[in-house]
Amino acid sequence: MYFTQFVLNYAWAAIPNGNCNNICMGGNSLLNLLLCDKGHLTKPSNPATAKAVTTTILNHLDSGRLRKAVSILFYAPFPFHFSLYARLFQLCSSTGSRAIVEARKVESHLFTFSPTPPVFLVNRAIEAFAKCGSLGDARELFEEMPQRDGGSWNALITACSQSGSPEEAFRLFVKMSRSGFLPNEITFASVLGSCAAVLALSLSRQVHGLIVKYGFGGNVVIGSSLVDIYGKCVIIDDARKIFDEIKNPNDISWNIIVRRYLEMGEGEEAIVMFFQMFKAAVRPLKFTFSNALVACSSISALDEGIQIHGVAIKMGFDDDEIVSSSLIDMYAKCGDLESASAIFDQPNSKDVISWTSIVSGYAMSGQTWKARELFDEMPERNVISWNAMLAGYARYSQWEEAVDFLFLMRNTTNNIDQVTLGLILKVCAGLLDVELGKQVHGFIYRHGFSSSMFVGNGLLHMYSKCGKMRSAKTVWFHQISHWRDRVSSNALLSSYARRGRSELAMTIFCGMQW
DNA sequence: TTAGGGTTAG
Repeated sequence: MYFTQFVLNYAWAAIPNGNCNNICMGGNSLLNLLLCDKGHLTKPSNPATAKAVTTTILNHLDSGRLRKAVSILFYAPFPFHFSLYARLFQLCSSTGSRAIVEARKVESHLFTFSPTPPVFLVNRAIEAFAKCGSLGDARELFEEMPQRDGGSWNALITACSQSGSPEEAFRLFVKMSRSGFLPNEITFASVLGSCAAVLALSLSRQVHGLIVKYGFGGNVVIGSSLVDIYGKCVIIDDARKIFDEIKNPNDISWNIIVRRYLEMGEGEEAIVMFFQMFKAAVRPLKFTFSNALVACSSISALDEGIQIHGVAIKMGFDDDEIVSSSLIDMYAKCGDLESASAIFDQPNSKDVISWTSIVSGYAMSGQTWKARELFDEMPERNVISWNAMLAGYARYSQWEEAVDFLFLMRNTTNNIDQVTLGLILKVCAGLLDVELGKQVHGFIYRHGFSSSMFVGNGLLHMYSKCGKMRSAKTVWFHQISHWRDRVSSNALLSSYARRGRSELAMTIFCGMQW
């Protein structure tokens, strides 16, 4: 006993910095080899010892000392109850832990003293490895399993789905069926997660058929996943139909449908669904509040925004950082700057996002002097804050202020993006300064911003406004030939129309997609 | 036991 303990301690101490990756891996680890030779020592000489060690481990776990608990288990030269291993696997992968080293130690100890552990416990190990971010360990363990059950397949499919390997999840799903295991709710939920990750609509439809065939259509998680996928694939009517078929949609289901309507640009429907949620007596999540408020901003629905604000106060959501930022932005975008400022002035409401919302609110409502006052007071700024101020000058054609601001920006920050460049082009167009515009074009080309739609449209607008139709056509036919939206078409069309080139304007007009 | 959504500002 003492000899084994000594050997173990010695072996462990020989690994620098506690790096046990090698010692803990697989059935041929150094630890396993050492312990296999001491087979007669694999039972505690005194049952009371095992009980005492288990109690010590549990005490450490209760106090949140996972590493210490695993360390004690690892050094103990006898097996423990399977439920302890299960708990340890779960804790190794719980939020905040992600303790891959500890998970490997637990696995090593388990296999050393129980060479054929129950399948459910190996499944837990696979899940733990995957949640710790090591899909390789999970895959290896799965491959080495002499026996598997449906849970083993589910564990690996989920592991692939959550580790960003959707294709592998699909392959395993097919292989699982061929191996004679029937998929259950868990399998379908994971496969649907993979479908959503790659927007695999055709595959989703096939999986949907199987879900109906196997009778899992009424499952709230699966129903919500289907709503999510169809919504993400821009088939909102199907998404809504499936949502309506869910018997008791929960907070997540409602959040998905509100979010999908918002993303589709159907702000009104998003708000309607938000209020319907209360009729169904489901408590919204803070994200659902935020989504509903963004929906109000998108369609300037101030009255509904005020109602949502009231509900947020009543339910205690107004203290939440994201909800209060969304409220400030909603009021600012709906033009009620007084209410936006009132929330902004409350303690703990002033982060860079709410600062930017309030600056943008004043800037875009024409009160650029007030916006600038606030901008100058900002304790912290980022590229979005700078753009918000510049966008205000550009919207109200304050070209001199815009140029001064650009000089200040150049001297203060190196952080610019495609929105900044689009706005600078707008300033060039406003000043009819095509030479400056060309310099900006060169910068865009050199720094790889050419593929941005915002920048492309900015170039088109700048050249058109400055009367350089040949350059505008070059942008139209080369730079933005793969995508053209209504903004691009409008830029060229209005320019041709202004110059009396009605036949060219008509060509653009007829080519527009309505 | 295992499964789904989300993150506010230009």
